[in-house]
This record gives sequence, structure tokens and C-alpha cells, in this order.
Amino acid sequence: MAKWLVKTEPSECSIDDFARAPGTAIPWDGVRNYQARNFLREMTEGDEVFIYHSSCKHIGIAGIVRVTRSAYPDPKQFDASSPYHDPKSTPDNPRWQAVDMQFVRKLPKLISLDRLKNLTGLEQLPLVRKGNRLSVMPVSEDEWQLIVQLVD
DNA sequence: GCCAACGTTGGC
DNA sequence: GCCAACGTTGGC
Repeated sequence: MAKWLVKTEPSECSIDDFARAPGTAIPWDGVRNYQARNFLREMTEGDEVFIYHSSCKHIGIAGIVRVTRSAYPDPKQFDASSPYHDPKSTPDNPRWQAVDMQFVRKLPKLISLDRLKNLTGLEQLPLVRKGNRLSVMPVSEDEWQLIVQLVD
């Protein structure tokens, strides 16, 4: 079972939005970056995912969700009224993918980016690397355990 | 609000 | 295929 991390601006979709709808599949859509999309495609049902809050007051890992549906064409790419509309994508040959996720847990205390940056063992995680903009990334089992240990 | 770092686009 | 220009991300 693979592990992942996704970035989100909490004003868009936060761990609290998941927590408010336990048991409900929430689409993870709007990813418009090829490398991130390729990782979305690799996600399988049951995979666990860190939710990372970016571009906000409290930056860091805020909780855990689970993939409940593997990749399918992101409907928003075909919706002309959506900011995620992609006129170059067609239903025959969709360019962008979405997955569904549901709430697992909110961390009792957010794990700050600063703390993650200072952890030995996370050097390979794109999240803590300078200038990195990847919004969907794999997390190794070792990295996952290292981070989960910080909870509580 | 600033700006460095990055990904994408498009002219050549 | 190169690369300058541009738009976006995201920490500070």
C-alpha cells in the first residue's frame, strides 16, 4: 500500500473539510501539472495520504486521508465555467485525472514545515527541497513512519 | 506584498 | 530542439 502527500490551500480544501464529511468521498481534482498527474495515476484504493496545508498561516501536515477511488478523468477539465477548464483536453483523450479521497484523521497538532525541514531522513522528500512546487508526491514507508512518529 | 524557483508556451 | 518570456507556486 503506497503512501503519498498532497498540498492544498486550506481555503480551497482543508483537512477540516474532510473531517466535516466522514465517510464521504471527496474528489481530488484540479491538478494541472504533469508530474503530479502521473503520481495521481499511480494511486490505488486504500493508499494513505498526508494532507499538507500550503500558502496559509499554519503551514504543514494537518492530517491523513485515504484514496477511495483510483484515477478517473477530471470532469472539471471539460467544464467551460470552471477555472480548471482545459480547452485542449477532450473526453476521447482526457489530459487530467482526479481521484477520490476520504477522511481518516486530523492530527492533534499540525506538523510544521519548519519541523519537517529539520528532520533527518526526509532529505529526499520533494516537499522540503528548495523551490519545489510538486503538489502530489510519493512518501516512502520510512519517511511516513518518521513523520507519523511526531504525532501526539 | 515580495520574489525566487519553477513549469509551460511559443517563436525561431 | 533551444530558450526567452511569461505565469504560477508558495515560503517568507
